Amino acid sequence: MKDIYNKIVDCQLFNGVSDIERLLSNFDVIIKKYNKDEEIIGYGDNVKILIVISGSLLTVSEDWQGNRNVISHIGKSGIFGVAHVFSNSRSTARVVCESDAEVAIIGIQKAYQDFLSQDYGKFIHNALLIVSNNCISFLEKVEHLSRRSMREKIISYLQACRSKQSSDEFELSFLRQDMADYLAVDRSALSAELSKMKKEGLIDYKKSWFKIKFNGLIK
Amino acid sequence: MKDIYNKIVDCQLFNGVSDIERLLSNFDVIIKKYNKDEEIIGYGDNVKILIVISGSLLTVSEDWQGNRNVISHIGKSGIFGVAHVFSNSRSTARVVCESDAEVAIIGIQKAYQDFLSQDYGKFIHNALLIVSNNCISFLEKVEHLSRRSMREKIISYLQACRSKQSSDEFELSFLRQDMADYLAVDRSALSAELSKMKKEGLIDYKKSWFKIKFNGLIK
DNA sequence: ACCATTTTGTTGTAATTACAACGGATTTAT
DNA sequence: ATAAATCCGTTGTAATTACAACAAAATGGT
Repeated sequence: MKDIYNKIVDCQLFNGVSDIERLLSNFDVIIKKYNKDEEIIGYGDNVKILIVISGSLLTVSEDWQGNRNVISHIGKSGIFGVAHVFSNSRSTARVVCESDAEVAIIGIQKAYQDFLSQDYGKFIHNALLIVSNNCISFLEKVEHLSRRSMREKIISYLQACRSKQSSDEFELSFLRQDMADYLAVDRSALSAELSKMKKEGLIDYKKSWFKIKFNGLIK
Repeated sequence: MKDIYNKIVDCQLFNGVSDIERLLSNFDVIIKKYNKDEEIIGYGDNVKILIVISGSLLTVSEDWQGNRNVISHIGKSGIFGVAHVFSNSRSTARVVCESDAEVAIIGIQKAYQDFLSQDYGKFIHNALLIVSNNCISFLEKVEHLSRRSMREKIISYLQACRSKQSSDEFELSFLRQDMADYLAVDRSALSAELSKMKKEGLIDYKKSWFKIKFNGLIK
């Protein structure tokens, strides 16, 4: 128990909670190790809150033709599932390991009786902040996906990266295929368009390093 | 004040709150009437929580070419802005009136001192449920938008409608142009594809009434 | 250093979609 | 009821993107 505590104490979910161990004792918590590409949550599964202790995860879905949609990337200390738990939704996507990973799986069902304790209140408040941020990043993805051309999608995405990193240069957390699947375009077409944009002097890049060379609106 | 109370007491945000008036006294609340097409929140605006008393709203964004992206539809009793408020984000979209509308605008900033009162706890908990549901519907929109063809987008969208209404027949809350902007496709192309799908016997529709005639996966 | 594997870029072609322009249908206002 | 305005469907053409197939580059393991 002490062990579990140490592994997840840093998570935003427990900010300001004075007695984390007591709070955790109201939850079902297990720590589990997964291998690269292993599935943690599948289509239609009941969702529990996941906290990434090491490694990273991807939430993805595939259509019947095999096209993959990368919904989000969850890095170290990242959290998945809060929205699902509190909206009582099953998963419409899969959560898979991008690399070997260690994950804390938290079931909060049995905690509802303890509802009004101060710590539970903080927990709920933290959860609210997390889901809200989550919500905003989905809005951001919606923004990219609703662009009417591939170039617009790319620009929208790169601008978001720039504003997150507050710099014109940054490393993406995506490889090309992942980036293509995130933007819902064909990988080779993405490569072609990126290279065209490089030729036109709009951007520079090498692998996952990118540099934006335009300012506001383009073309 | 009593007046304001009566207009928004039914909102999910106040479920289980024993003394709503006292809670509201910690907030800044105003009620405002808007005309069709009027803008309530603009790009980059600071966001307050909106509760729709009458009429309906759309959240939209436009790209520099004038393409409109309909992000979500907010009907009577609908709520906007909770995620923005708690994630401390400014708006990247506009909120406009789909029809004449009456809206409660709630600023919660000054309530933070009252943080641990029971009612505030319930309020936060309600907010969490709302944002979580919100989050799931954005995930749903992401799911539609990431389909690789227009037909797939349409099918994904109609299936979501079916499952929300638990019926193969339903009325959309969107006109064609709105539906096209929600799915990020051209309106006339959408009309053409819908009519092709009708010819193929996959669906039937007339204006905003739709009937799904397929079961699982198509073609 | 070498091979196997993975990742990325290139190109031509086929398929899809945007776009423009128009006509018909439906709704609203007077 | 009629005109005006809005909404919806149709069609042909131009532009974009997917797709397949392959080449080049980078990476990892031995």
